[in-house]
Amino acid sequence: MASTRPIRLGKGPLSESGATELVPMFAALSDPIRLRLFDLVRGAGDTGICSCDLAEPLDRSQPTISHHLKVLREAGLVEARRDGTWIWYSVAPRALDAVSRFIQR
Amino acid sequence: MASTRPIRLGKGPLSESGATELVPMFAALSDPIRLRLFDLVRGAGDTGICSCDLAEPLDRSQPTISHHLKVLREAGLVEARRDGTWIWYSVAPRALDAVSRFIQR
DNA sequence: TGGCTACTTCGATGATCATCAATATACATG
DNA sequence: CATGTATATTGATGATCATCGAAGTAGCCA
Repeated sequence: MASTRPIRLGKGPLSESGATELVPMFAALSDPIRLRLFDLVRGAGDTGICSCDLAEPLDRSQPTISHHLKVLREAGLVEARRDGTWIWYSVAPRALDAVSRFIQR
Repeated sequence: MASTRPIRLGKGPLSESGATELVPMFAALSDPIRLRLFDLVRGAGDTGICSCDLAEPLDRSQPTISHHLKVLREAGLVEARRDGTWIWYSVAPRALDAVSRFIQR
């Protein structure tokens, strides 16, 4: 049986759209490799960092890094910019805004 | 081959301890049910909310809710307080501090 | 065009996860 | 103690995921 104690709802339930934006973002950061990956990209600043500089420090194969970068991209956390043969990754402009709003909710 | 462009590291790599604290937290929030679950618990304030009031709005079985609450508890996001037969869940004191620090890094 | 390099996609595999039904535990009450 | 209620754990199953090697794509240069 449900409790009879009245439930005080602070701000109403999380909106559907808010959740669908947040879940992929949290999922993207919930893998240790991706978390370090994002942190490396963020540490590189506006210049960005080349994918080829990421595989070695994370001790994963190049396809694996590529896969994780795709997840981060699709979550809206990082951006890719092609420069000839290389692709430079940098943090998306308002990458963590949704997370920030969720925390301060 | 790795790029020859110098890499500017902003704040150094994410510490091992920081990552091991963050990953379970992000993982806990990366499931749509758990995200709404956490939001419901947070909305209930200091009083907390009874587990029995959570299964119905989330349309999941009681064992499933119990499982998810355990994940949230082990991530340090929520706390459980027993009151007789019932168990009241509330947000852990400094639940999202680690996430907050990570964002402002 | 041909070869080289950076990166992505494909296919397969072992691991983890979400879910539920069944069962177990904890507490209250009679 | 016996029964009922609230919650947790177990066991099983289908789904998703991380990973790698192999193969494919895209851009540069001679």
